[in-house]
Amino acid sequence: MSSLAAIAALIGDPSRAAMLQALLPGEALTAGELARVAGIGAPAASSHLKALVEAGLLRVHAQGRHRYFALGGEEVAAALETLLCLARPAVSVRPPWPHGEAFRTGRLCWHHLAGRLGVALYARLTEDGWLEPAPGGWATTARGEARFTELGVDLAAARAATRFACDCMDWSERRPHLAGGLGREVTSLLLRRRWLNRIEPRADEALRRRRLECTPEGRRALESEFGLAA
Amino acid sequence: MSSLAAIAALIGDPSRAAMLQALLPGEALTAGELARVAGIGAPAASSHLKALVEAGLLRVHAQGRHRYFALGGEEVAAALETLLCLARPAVSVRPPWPHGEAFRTGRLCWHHLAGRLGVALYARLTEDGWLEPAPGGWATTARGEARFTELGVDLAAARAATRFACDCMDWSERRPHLAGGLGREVTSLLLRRRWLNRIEPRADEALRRRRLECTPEGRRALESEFGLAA
DNA sequence: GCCGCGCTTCGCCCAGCCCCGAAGATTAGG
DNA sequence: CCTAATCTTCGGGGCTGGGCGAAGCGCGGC
Repeated sequence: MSSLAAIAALIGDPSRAAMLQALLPGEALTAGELARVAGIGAPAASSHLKALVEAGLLRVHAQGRHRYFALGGEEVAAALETLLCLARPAVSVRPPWPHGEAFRTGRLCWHHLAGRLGVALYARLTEDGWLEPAPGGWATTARGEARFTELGVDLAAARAATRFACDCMDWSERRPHLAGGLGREVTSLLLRRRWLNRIEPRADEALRRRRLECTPEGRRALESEFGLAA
Repeated sequence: MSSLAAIAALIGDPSRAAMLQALLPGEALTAGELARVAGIGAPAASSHLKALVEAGLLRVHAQGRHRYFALGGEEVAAALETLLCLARPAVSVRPPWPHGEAFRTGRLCWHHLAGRLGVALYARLTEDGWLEPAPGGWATTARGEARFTELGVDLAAARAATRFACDCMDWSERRPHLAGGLGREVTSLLLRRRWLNRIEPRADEALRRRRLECTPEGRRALESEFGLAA
């Protein structure tokens, strides 16, 4: 069996194609959400997702009782887009964010930063050489060690946590943000310096999560310290 | 039904995938030859070919009692190559035919040069100031215009194509090579000048893709004209 | 005109796989 | 500990569609 046929057949099923298209923006979705997107039941979705992961088309990130699925890499997205060039324009998007925009900018997840700010900060730290992969998560590079200390992050407290630095899938952005002791300490610093402020939830907001807001000085600081265009 | 799924399902059948791979070099084959490539009977082949033509993946040219089939266009070749990039190192199976190394040196993709020679040439042209980025692909620089003309590349013919110069992902090298009208014309020149020669497929790989070989004078010419250490 | 060849259409068979329902595993929350 | 939620595996049903043989159509050659 040609590998070309094997890969194309995986994409060629309507249910799996719907899932892949829903993941094309790069955000991760849970198995249940993908089942709903494809219009099938949970068992069928589970079977499809297993096959896609085994073929390398998807990556899976288990967290709690959820399993988040994302595209396996840039080549996968490229292949899907190239295939779509052959197809007629058909639009299929994942359902709009049902909880309003308010929580997407910034919020607390456990004790660390989540939302757009969280995933953006995570991207900067991992791509600009503050962190490097380590067993079970991340470790600081020499440069990161110096920069965190300079900023006033309590690395000793961070290392006292059960996990120093690891990924946490972001609820609204569907990309990972920084968790673990380091995530907690960095967020603690951002709040202590008033770069971020908590906003008390309104009465009509069922969700009890606290939103976070970037202050003007925080915007400047995040720009200069992390290279974040907030 | 998603059009992504429809297209991928067409490529996803083993028989159709074998036919498409056999047509990747850009030359046309008859229905009977394609049936033999796929290892199926004439009726089944006819049915497959009809579906591929209706979807625009193939073009057909009737001549006498033969019907010649060829890929529908450059986008089709590009999509197939990109899909092949996802092929995993499934080393569990022995290579049914020498796909591995034999085709990596040089081969035809649609009508342009692929393989090590293709990506090396692409690198030289884009890095040495022959080409510059343009909307939808590449344009010649003033220097490139002069050099191509001096070499004998038919730039007018290249500009008559639907796309002048664009990227095509190389499935064996995992880097882009030059496609579009310019890719075709440059390759045409290399063959015309006998800098590259086609190698007829052996009997046991009948109708598979054609390899390309660099002649001794071609090696010298590619070195002096393009700076290619072949 | 007649046959040979290439290709297509038609009718049928059957394997693959896509889906669901039921039951089990794992986790979060009270 | 108990319940609810999420996801998995397992078993069985239904249907798409890929394959072949037989027959039909069109072209080229004797």
